[in-house]
Amino acid sequence: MNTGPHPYRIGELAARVGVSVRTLHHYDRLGLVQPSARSEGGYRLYGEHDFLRLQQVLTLRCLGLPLRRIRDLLDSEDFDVAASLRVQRIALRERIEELQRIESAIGSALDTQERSGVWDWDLVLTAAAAAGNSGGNIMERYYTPEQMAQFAELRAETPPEEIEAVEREWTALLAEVRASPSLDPASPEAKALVARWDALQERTMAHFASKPGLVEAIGRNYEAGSFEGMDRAPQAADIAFIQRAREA
Amino acid sequence: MNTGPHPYRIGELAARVGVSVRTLHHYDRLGLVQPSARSEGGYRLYGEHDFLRLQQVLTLRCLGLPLRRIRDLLDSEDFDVAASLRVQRIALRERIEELQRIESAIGSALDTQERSGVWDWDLVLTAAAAAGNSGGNIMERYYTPEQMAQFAELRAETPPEEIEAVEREWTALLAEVRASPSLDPASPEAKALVARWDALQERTMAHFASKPGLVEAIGRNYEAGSFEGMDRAPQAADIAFIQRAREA
DNA sequence: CGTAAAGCCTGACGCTGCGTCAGGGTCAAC
DNA sequence: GTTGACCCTGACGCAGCGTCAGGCTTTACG
Repeated sequence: MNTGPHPYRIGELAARVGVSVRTLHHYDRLGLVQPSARSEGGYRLYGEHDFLRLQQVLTLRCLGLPLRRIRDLLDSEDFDVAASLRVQRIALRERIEELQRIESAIGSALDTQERSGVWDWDLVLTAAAAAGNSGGNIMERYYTPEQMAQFAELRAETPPEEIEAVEREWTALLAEVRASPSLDPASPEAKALVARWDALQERTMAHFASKPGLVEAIGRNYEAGSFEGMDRAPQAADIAFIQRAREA
Repeated sequence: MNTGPHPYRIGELAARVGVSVRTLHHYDRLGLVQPSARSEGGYRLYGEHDFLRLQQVLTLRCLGLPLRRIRDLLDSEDFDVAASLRVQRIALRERIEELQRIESAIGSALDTQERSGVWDWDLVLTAAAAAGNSGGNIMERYYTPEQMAQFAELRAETPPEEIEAVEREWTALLAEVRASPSLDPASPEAKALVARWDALQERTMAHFASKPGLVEAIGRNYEAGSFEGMDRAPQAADIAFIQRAREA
């Protein structure tokens, strides 16, 4: 360890800050931290200034910034580290949330398996899917991108007034069903509701004729109870009532 | 989309599950998901079974398992997915905690900068360092791995009874200093404390003679106030008192 | 039935942030 | 002067694909 203006050889600097020699080679090539001198034999010689720069680099690296951004930040005269860190923090928060969702998905999968002794792939799948992209809206949680695309196609193919009409009728029908929870399933009124239900379902499904995969996916989602709690969609209770009336 | 036993071509399967064709190529080469047939022209043809396998793969991938482990898991007859997930969950929790530490480090750095308007590299550095490995003990927060190794060497070189003796004397001396906060710095008692302090410091530092770098690092840490709040180490107040007594 | 468009094939390089040789010079001490 | 510790450059490898390039297949349309 000499004590000139360039006290460190590469191995010494590496040991001092706790990184590998290879890492310093890498940073040199990237222009992140370059030795301020070389020995006659070509050895890299680092000074105190280089040491400080390396500290800054490692600090920012530790916060998750990519190396090239670190270089650009430190090299630009008016580098705005704070702004970069704000961006970084946002990404970090999203990542944390994502990991937490995954962790809870794993947890519930393991719970289920412990209690039932059975390994249910469907359950893991839905849990993982929910974890994977529950940042988006409802649709994105329960359908694949391709299915989303199919939905979009259908919307384009179907006349808007038909879509509106069907949605209004569903809203009205669901409202009527929910308005009469104590209605006798065997009564003529109940039978009428069943008839309207079946007709409307038929009318709706007709639009999906060209996409049999979607019908299947929707069915699976209803079975899985994915839409419980969403007022605009038929709920398990609604379906159960119609079923009782149909059988009565 | 034909409807034989191998309904999907690669692009269709990719669209259906929402991954890229390249990804399926990759999985094919890795042996993760291989098409159960090929067309005469060499096109990959996937069946329902392949589709299910792909779902499993994507599920596990979503949970963060590396592809090769997924392959090994699915290929082994008695694959224990649950055990793998338990391991995965532990790693995940650690990662989450780490990210949370980093996020709060960024937060405090930004706070400081907003309030003071100054960008303090030392502060960011200590915050980041704390974030980087605050799972460990105090030592690891303030010294580099190489320095840690030097500390270890010193401990090995120095007789244990000497270490104990020095630590006991420091404890006693600090207790006396703190017990007499209102002692006149010019008093003979204060002078005596200064003499004991200097002797003890000399005795301590003698052991570090072979590691000048460590002395420097320790000095920097004291200057940075890294050890404030740690009772067993001299505090700024203790040092200030001794200084006053020395100058009196 | 022919042709064009869309889709598929293999192969190869690129990215991030280094780890890990290989094959060779340099530096310090004995 | 020689040994051993250190250093150099160059190159490949890792995960998990993205992204061409150059060429074949399949399908839809006329």
